[in-house]
Amino acid sequence: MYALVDCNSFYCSCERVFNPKLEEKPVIVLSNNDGCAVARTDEAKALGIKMGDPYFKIKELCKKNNIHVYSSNYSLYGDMSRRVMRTLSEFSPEMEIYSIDEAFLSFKGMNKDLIQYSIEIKNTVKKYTGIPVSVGLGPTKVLAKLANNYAKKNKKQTQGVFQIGVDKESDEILKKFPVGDIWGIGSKSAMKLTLMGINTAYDLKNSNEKTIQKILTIVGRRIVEELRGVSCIELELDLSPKKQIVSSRSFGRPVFEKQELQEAIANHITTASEKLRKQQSITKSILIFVQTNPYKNTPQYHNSATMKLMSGSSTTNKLIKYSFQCLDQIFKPDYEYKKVGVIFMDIYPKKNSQRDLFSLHDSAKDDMLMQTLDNVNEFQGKGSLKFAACGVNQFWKMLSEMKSPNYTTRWTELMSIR
DNA sequence: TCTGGGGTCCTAGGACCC
DNA sequence: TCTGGGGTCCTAGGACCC
Repeated sequence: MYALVDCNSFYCSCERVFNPKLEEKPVIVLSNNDGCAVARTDEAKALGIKMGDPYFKIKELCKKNNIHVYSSNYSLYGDMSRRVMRTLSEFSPEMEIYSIDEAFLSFKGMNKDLIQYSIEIKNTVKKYTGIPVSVGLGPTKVLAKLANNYAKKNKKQTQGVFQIGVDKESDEILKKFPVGDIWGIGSKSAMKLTLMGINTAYDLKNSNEKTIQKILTIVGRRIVEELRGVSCIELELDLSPKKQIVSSRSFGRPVFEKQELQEAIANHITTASEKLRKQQSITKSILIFVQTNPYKNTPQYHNSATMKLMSGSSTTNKLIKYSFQCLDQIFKPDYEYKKVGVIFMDIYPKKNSQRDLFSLHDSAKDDMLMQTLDNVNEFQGKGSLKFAACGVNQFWKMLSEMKSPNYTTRWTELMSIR
């Protein structure tokens, strides 16, 4: 048996923990650059705010209804996530952290009343962290996800905990569950299935698995089996290193100059290489991309350039240098740029990496420099020490005009209580 | 004015090997 | 008439997730 524990309106709930006035009020949190609504409380959903609604389109609606609007505060959400996960880990020896606000727990071999246990989990997380969660129970991950979805949508009846199995009673739930809401069935697959007359989870469970495999590949077939209670998707317990690392951002204002793009790219390389070193990897291929604003009626341009590195590297200054060479290949003047980013694509463990004849690999000196840099920034705060290429003004930076304090990660922003 | 960011997995087809 | 069989690796593109 699996449980899927999912935090309710996670980002909004984090804001509520430190600002209880928001309780029972409509709250939304915006994506980076104050772009779209990415988290909404039930009250905000009831007022018609949709997932991904661009903020400028709903601004009036928010004002009129006193919706509390926040820019995203990732250091807060990341820290709260760690607290939730740490709490959850005490309830099962096997846990997969699936996303910032979700985890699968395995209850294999546990001889317990699992519903009762799940209620205990829910209450403990709330008590320890202030975050409300819902729990879905099922014999497979797909069913646990489905049960969780049901629990969330029917909070009143379920109290946020729901179990689903393969019995007749569960089938009644599946009959009302839209096929497109199943974990792993996206909009494209949902469309194909609907055309075949498969509209609900129940329909999919009872369709021919070989036919489904032909249309939705092995991925779709696994979902069919999982709906039937046959577990095909395992818990992923090992913290495997990332195979790809991306850093990108939209600009807060139009950018035309190459030097500004360079500055932004240098910052992205800095972020991405920090992640790379943290997991003790090197990259053998970097990609940088630039693009104009596709929503704006201006001349459009987007392009990317890749560079292969024979021996790989995780040294920020080297990677900055290479990224500038990539930019030189694709930069065109007079375009209004909206976004740039870097992707590290061929990632390998640093240990035992192949060295090359011409000594282009990272030297012991490089490694020591990076180690020192990381130590200083760990101790003094992110960005305390950086390469000059990253610039100091960063006037192209993203908008974040309604951000709450970093309540839990900065001494200066600690809450004071009178 | 104004529309996010970061990931994974699967498949088909090409190129290559013996 | 008729031209093998078995395999790997890589890449681009598609689909999905939160």
